[in-house]
Amino acid sequence: MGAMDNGEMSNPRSVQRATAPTIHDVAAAAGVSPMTVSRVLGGGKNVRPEKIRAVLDAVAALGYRKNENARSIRPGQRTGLIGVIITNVANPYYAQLQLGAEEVLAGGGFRMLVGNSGEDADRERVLVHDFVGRQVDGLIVVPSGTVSDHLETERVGGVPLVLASRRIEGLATDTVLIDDVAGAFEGTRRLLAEGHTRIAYVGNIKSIFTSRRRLDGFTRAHLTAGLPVDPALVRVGQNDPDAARRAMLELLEVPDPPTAVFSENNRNTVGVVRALTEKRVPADRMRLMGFDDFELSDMIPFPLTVIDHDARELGRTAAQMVVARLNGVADGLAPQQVQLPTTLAD
Amino acid sequence: MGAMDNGEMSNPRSVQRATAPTIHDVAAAAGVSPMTVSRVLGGGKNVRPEKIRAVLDAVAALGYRKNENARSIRPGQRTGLIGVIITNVANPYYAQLQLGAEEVLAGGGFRMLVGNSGEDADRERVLVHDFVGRQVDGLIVVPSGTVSDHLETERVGGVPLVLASRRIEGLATDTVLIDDVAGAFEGTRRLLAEGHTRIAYVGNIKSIFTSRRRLDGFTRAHLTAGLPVDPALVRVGQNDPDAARRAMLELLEVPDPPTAVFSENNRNTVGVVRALTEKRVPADRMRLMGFDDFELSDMIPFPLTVIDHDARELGRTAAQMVVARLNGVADGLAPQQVQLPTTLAD
DNA sequence: CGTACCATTGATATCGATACCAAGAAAGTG
DNA sequence: CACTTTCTTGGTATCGATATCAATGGTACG
Repeated sequence: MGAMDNGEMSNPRSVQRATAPTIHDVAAAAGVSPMTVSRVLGGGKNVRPEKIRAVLDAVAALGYRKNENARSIRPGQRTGLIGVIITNVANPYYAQLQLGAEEVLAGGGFRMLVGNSGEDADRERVLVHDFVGRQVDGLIVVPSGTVSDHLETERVGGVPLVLASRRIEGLATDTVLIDDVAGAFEGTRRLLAEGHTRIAYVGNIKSIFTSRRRLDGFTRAHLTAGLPVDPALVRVGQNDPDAARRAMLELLEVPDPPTAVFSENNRNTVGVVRALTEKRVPADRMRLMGFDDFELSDMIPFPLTVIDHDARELGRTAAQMVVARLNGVADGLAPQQVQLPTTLAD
Repeated sequence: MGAMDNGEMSNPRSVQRATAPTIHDVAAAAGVSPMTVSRVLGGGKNVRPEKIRAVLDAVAALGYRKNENARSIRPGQRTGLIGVIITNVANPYYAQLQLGAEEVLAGGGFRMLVGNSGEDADRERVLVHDFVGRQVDGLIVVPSGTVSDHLETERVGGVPLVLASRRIEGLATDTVLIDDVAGAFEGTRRLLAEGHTRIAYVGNIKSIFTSRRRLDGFTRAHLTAGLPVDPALVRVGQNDPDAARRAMLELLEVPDPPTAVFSENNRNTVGVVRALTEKRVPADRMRLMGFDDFELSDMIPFPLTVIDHDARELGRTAAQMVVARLNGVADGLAPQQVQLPTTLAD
């Protein structure tokens, strides 16, 4: 809008984007064939030193960069790309997972294509499809649901797949999990050992793999202790602090209210703490046990023990499993199932 | 080592990985030419309905997926990849930035190649080089230092580049920043208005763009109020909670100690709080002001005000700027400089 | 019914890089 | 010095997909 700037428009060259130099341009500049350039950049075996220098000079002069996509279409050539699909990067837990995977992958010369599924199975399907179309060498997925057909197909397509944090029943593929059941069992057992008999549970719906397992550990600990789980004290379906906060507010109104709360993940723990603070519940009236550690958990003005685990290690392990399949180290091995331990931290 | 498993070795087919079907396989299965398949998958204009159906059936039957890398080597074809280079995903602030970028990019059909520079300029250089070699359509970078030569070159190479969170002096390219100076100024002014005259500063080294700017705002607020900044109260060089904790412990031993602390980012705020808790400083004896909000900041047992800003919006904006350049919307426009506002939150 | 026009289809060339092969140069052997 | 061996080098074909063009087939209109 306003006045046209004719001065700029009259010089199309200023807008024209120079096309990137190709191997042919380098060859021409160095006075050799493209094949020789390819050899030099591929290690320089069986090439005269003077030609090597001429090629490298030409590369530097032109600012040449190999087109990785063109290279990778030749059969047998890898892209060096690993697709990583996470349900939610904003959750520090998954950010750590991503970081751990990056650590290992970058060390092996791989790059990450990262996608956020947002717990949406359709979106996950689209991402997997797209990533495979981009010829990723491997996939690390935190599956968002129990549907696995798109992952099955991919596995048949031959791309090594590692599931992280959650398993899909009936899908035989490498998997790294946190030992949710044992962690929740130990945490709950601690509360029971302290004498609590009315322990509330606040967590996500059972269709989420980890949530189901944690509730399972919670329940088993009660069974082992010969105590019933009061359904009135179990609230599932929350995955953000605010929903958890409301669930906890309701729990405070239950007749014969709980003396302790087991929260199934850090989102829920935060919500529980907010509710307790809001209602000014005295610190010595509510004992907390939360799955997942989180920053400043030691600042919480309530007796809180967290069931800690190493998300970064989870990412590292998942990446190592993919790389192992790619290097043929795991050739012929059945799908691996790894469970990482948890620790109780006061 | 060990016994050879001859049974498995004798059947190479069981190990052989089926090569992915190509457009030729689909064409053969559908009884048409590869060109017709390409047309169908490209929108299906000017193709007989029956052939469209035949092609789509063949695609479904073979589980065919277009090879995006092969497609993108044709001149003028985009890869749909955007390179995102972050200094540290484990920092929730940058995780949010990544999430915001993803939101916008996924909506535009782009995928993200994500790299972690770890505040290392060399690693950043490698990542940029690699990403450009993978033919990314655009780059979003949180620069780790003040060196810009690798970014300059890339800009000339024609790939749209957006800097996020930090600027590089002398590099004319699209940039989105938080208004650090104004934020730090306002925060400090608030402390001064409350009557504090000895305010400590805990933050990272001045070579980090944002750190420099925040210290600048802190200093300007003092100047405006006609008060000096006591060098003994300024501690720079910390970027993790533990270093900040130690810095704060030292500050508590200074003669005529501070009555308030300005912490330059959430890492430092956490460290400061830890030191205060450790030394059992009474809540009413130390006023806190911290740049960056963080989860549970309202649970801190000290009067804390945070200088809040929207990292996710930062990521969204950066992505929108890249997309604008790619769509030609920003053609001919000078490099944009956007500053996002901060708010004080008690 | 003939000509002009458009829809439909495939053959060919090309993108950038590399595997393979063959030709020529250099070096080693008797 | 003749001959074999090894080293260098470039030509050609190919990876998977698509732009271009030419050759069909069909339809419309006078």
